[in-house]
Amino acid sequence: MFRFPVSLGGSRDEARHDQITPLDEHRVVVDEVDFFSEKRDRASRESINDEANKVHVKMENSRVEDNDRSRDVNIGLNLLTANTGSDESMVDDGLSMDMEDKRAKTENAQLQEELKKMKIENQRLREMLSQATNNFNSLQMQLVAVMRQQEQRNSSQDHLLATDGKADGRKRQEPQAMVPRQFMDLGPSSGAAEHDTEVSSEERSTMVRSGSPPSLLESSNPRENGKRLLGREESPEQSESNAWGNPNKVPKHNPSSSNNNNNINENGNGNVIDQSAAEATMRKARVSVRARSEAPMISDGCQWRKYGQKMAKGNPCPRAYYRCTMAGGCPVRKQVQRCAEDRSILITTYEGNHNHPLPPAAMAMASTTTAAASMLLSGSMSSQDGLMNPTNLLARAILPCSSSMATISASAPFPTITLDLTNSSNGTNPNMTTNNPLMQFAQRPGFNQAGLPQVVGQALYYNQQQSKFSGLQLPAQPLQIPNTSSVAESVSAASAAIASDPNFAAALAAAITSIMNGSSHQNNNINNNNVATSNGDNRQ
DNA sequence: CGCATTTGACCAGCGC
DNA sequence: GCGCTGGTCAAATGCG
Repeated sequence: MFRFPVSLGGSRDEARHDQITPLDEHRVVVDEVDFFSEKRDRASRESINDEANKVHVKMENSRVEDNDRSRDVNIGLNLLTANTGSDESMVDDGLSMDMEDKRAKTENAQLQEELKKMKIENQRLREMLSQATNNFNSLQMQLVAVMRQQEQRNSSQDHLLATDGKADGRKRQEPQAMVPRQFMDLGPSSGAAEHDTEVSSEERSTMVRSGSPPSLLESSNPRENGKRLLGREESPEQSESNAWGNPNKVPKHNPSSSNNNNNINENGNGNVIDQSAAEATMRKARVSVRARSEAPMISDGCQWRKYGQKMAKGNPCPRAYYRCTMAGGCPVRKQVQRCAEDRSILITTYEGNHNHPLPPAAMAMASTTTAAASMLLSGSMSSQDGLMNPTNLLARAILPCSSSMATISASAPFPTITLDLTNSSNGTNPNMTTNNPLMQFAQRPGFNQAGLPQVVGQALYYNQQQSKFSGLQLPAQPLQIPNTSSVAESVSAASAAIASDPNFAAALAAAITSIMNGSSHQNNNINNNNVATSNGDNRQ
């Protein structure tokens, strides 16, 4: 759907596939390759058969063979174009149209039709793969939750025993590392390879920086956001969304409704029920980012189109509605609104998952929101209290070193996680604004604030790789961030990183990594003064 | 002229 | 049933 043009003319498709390079090979579905080889074989056979019969057809097929030979030279040629009039005129110019010509053209048209069918089938398979991947991720998150609980028990036991400190540290380190990995797994779909605890630096770099296939980012249809959204969005774009997710309409804000009897009767399987509920939750899940910004809207690497603005009750500042326009039918939307209490705070709420490839900067953001939604999903799957519990997996997983900035709200119409990067509301620690590097970044004028969640995700991931991460696979300009325990130095290094690297996300990730590395032995207590446990006050 | 933004209207959910 | 509210649509408008 995104990697190859389904509806383009045959000649272009032919050219694309004939043009496959080693770099592109991983993007080509085997079926497609087989199809074309079969097609070529067919053409060859046809050539042989026709050769014995008609001279005319031989001429035409020989043209195909010539094209085959010249395939590697010039792929821009109009090969096997659809039955256009120009082709006819080229082939038949000055010649009488006999039956064999007609038959050959018919054959050609059939091949074109077959090609289209194959591509549609291929697309369908990809969608199925996306769903399977999403289910896999959900199960992963459940596993993380279980492991997390187990780790908690072990930690408490270890604490009581008060035995060897180093051994204790090791025991704690492993599960902590687990969570961030799972977190990042939700982004790139390299998926299976990431099960290994030993992942090479290059692989990690690819995982973080490469655009993730659309299959995973949009693996769960986020557009089942209640009846209303679907009711109003049966527009073309919605129909596109439906193509990659079955729009089973679910009642708005009705967690129990997903566990309705329909599912039970249909399958009689509790797991299926959970999954259904999870999917519904997933589609409703929102990720809200609070950050200081003077700009009217943050730039997060995606292209947005404003489609509405409303005055929200209780807030003099209007709320703007944006939808992603990087691809037709992308269901991702976001709301931007300034905080009523502090208008310097910009609240950006993301909803949905992208159904298209993203640039690296946007990809990281999308993976973060997807991960957050998945974790909300995980919480809802394991327990109804999962969403309500401020100490649940989500906050722990997203911010293992700082639960301060994650707020999980379950009483809102949609399960929402709020990443509070402002620190303005609590003010219990005035020094935090200057000591917290994230706050520093957030307060930088004009900085890409939407990058913060992705940075959180990346930083988490990097943090657990700290022993291997000194190289930090950054694009273009490798950043040498000193691994220091001094927060001040880290902030300084981070500022330098931002100034020197245009890729803000990567630079900030590097900076935070250095901070985390430096603070990891401080028992992850940099930001623990702002534990947000609101139930419902998510400013929606 | 095409695209993005603005803005009033419309619709659906929810509470009373 | 009615009003309020959030969210979206779509025509009008602005801009490059």
